[in-house]
Amino acid sequence: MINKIRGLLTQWYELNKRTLPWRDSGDAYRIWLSEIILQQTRVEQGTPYYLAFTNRFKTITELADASEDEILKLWQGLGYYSRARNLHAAAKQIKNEFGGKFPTSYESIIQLKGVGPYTAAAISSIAFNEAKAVVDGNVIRVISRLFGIEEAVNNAQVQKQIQTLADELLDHAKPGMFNQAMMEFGALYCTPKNPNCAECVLSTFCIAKKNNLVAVVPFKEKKLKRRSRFFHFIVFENEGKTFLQQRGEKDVWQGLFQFPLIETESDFELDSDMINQNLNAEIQVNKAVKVKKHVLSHQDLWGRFYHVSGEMQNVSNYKLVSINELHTFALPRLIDRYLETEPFNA
DNA sequence: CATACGTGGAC
DNA sequence: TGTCCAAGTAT
Repeated sequence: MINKIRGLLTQWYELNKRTLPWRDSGDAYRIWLSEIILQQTRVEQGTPYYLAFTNRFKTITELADASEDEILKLWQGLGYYSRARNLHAAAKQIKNEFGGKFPTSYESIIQLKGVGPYTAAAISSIAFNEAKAVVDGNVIRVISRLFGIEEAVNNAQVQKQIQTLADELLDHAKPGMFNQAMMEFGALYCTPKNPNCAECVLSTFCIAKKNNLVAVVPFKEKKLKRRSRFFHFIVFENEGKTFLQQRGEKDVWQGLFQFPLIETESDFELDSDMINQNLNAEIQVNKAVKVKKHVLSHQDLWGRFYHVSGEMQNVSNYKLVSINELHTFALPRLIDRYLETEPFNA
């Protein structure tokens, strides 16, 4: 039965696999880069970033020698920015600790910054043919449906059970191919919503299908409560210049640049006096714009932008920059959204 | 082990 | 409009 499933999946993959820039390259650098970019990220969203990185950095050493600013700039808009910092740190690890040569075993690969069990299994199997089964969101979905696992998949015991099943299912002769087949199948056919059971080559083996539970498997326990936050960005504009500040080490968008920010607990529009008091500056609000909320898994972020004029020379902790060079900074997506429709469109 | 970390697309 | 969640990792 396991053999039959393995064969059908392999056959399906050869017929249905997408052509992707990093696929079948056999190049550990490119596979690693693609895996980092694709963490919690869809192929369509990540591909342009993959192409930009490989175009700019032909080798890991070039990546290691780049500035963090340049790497963050290339990463801008992709989210989970610690991935970019870890990517840079890992490139330096490879250059300095592995002689510039990509480590070749699971145990050494997982030492790299930003590389956990999933990514180490993916790289070692795809680039080096090591028999390590990957378990990502796709694999969890395919296996839990195939074997009819009704318990919560975020339970540690159940996760261990799924890892064991993935190990048993893995084709030890072609682990890289098989891992990609599992993920591709989960991404294209055994999808979270409206899976293509009608054309599924495994449907006769699928226990969730047999029990009419495909729609509710995999089951996840509890959902996170979301916190609402209200960000008021002060957009000072005078003679082609504006102020930016850099965010701190904690919280969202760490280290990225933004317009001077006042955060409030509830949703209301600030007036000139409140802004002057907070920024210790004399400014006047010309226009306020509310931007659609930004939804995170654990937070709802709302943005208000206040276009202001006046005197801000004495404001400390802010950097006066030319509006033309604004886009050389890594800006949170919320601000990009404002810039798309507002004044700084030169 | 629970929580934080971004963004965009689908329904 | 709200909710889910996607090739996860670090702390």
